[in-house]
Amino acid sequence: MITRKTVTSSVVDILREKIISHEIEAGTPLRQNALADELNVSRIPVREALLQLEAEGLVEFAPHRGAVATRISVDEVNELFGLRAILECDVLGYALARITDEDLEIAQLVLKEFDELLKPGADRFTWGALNWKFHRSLYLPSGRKRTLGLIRQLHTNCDRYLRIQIQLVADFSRAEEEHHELLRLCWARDKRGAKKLLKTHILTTGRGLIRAYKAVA
Amino acid sequence: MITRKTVTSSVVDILREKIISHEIEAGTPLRQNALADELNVSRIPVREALLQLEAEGLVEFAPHRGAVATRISVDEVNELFGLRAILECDVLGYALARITDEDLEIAQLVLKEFDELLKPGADRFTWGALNWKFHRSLYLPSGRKRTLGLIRQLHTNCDRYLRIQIQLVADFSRAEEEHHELLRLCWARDKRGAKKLLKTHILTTGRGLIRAYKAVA
DNA sequence: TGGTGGCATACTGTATACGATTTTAGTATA
DNA sequence: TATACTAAAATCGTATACAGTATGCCACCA
Repeated sequence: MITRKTVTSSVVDILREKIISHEIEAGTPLRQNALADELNVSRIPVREALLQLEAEGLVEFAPHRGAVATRISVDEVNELFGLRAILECDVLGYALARITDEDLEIAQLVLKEFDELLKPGADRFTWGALNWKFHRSLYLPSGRKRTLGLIRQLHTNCDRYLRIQIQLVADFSRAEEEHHELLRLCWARDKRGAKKLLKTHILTTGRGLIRAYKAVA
Repeated sequence: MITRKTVTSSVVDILREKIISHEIEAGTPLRQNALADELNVSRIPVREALLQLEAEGLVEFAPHRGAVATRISVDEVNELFGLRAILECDVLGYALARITDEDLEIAQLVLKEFDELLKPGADRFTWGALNWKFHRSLYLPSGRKRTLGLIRQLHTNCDRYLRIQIQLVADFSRAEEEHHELLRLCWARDKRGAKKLLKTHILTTGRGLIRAYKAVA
């Protein structure tokens, strides 16, 4: 199966990465012409990409004034992690009722990839993507497409702010330990225990992030 | 304040209404040329409108194959109402901690508009919009923008299926009674009671809808 | 000096045009 | 009859071109 990529979808990926990585800073106006020239495409796919990113919450449009990379307040980061905690715990409950050993083995494999990141010299910037991959592997058996879609968006938004904190290796390996513990509870099908751990896992990460965020800004 | 409407935003509104009202049926391919001709605009704003509706979950794009009005399964309707119950109860909790008497009076006014709908001959199709207006008025004081955005989308999607059931006046007036009761609990700042009622209110509506949905399809 | 009006500029929004891909219909072949 | 292939039509994706709107500057006036 070859995947036909449209120009628009490529532009979406490129711009998303630039925003998440802070190469494009929050508050920056995104000039359609400039982006189009830079990427050697016309303005149309750029516009369409910006529309999609607006839906993802990464940019905001103002009529006739163009798009701007959103600037998120501490309150909003807090809200994002709160939403994650609620939705992910909920969906995990449904997933655990159906999760198979094969599903869990897949999650285990993702965790192995994760461990690689702890080694020195690893590319820390893939952390967010891998984190999502792991969480998703646990939620997927729930079959709740809509919920997964929402959670995915929340992760994307959180990633932007995780990048600030990503050097805090202490927090980083704590999260990793919690992932292992979470997976263990899932193997045991301990719904209550897993949901409880997941909740504190997310909220603790959120609080750590906000602390780091305040220290920088 | 005059509101400058772009063509695209008008097209979004028109198409959304057509999909919610089932004038455009689920599964229908949305031909860009046909829509552009019908609305006397070019294909560009139509495309951009479809992209926004995709973000709202009303249509789905397939590369080089165009957009299709999404067809939602019973499971998905169930999921939508489940999400609403969780998110709305959560946000109501935050809102009640800050809600002022003025806020509550606004909600009361919306309920008055609502009562008009129960009279014979009223336009039942505004039910969904008014329902959202009421719920939102209670959640707004929470200040949780992101959550409100998500809930808004969920309402839009639920509305599509409410339209099927909308003739069931029994359920309709039950919801209305529950709204009054909910508002009373909010006046009393009874957080626990309000959240509990809200949860059953949403889930009961969802179940009634699914029953009606199955009866039709 | 401070404020108002108008013009130039930059940028967005939309239309039109073109090229690429998918779908469809028809034909040939097993 | 069913299947494989081909060509044409339909439709989408993207580029280019034009129109409309916002913004900033400067002259002019109180």
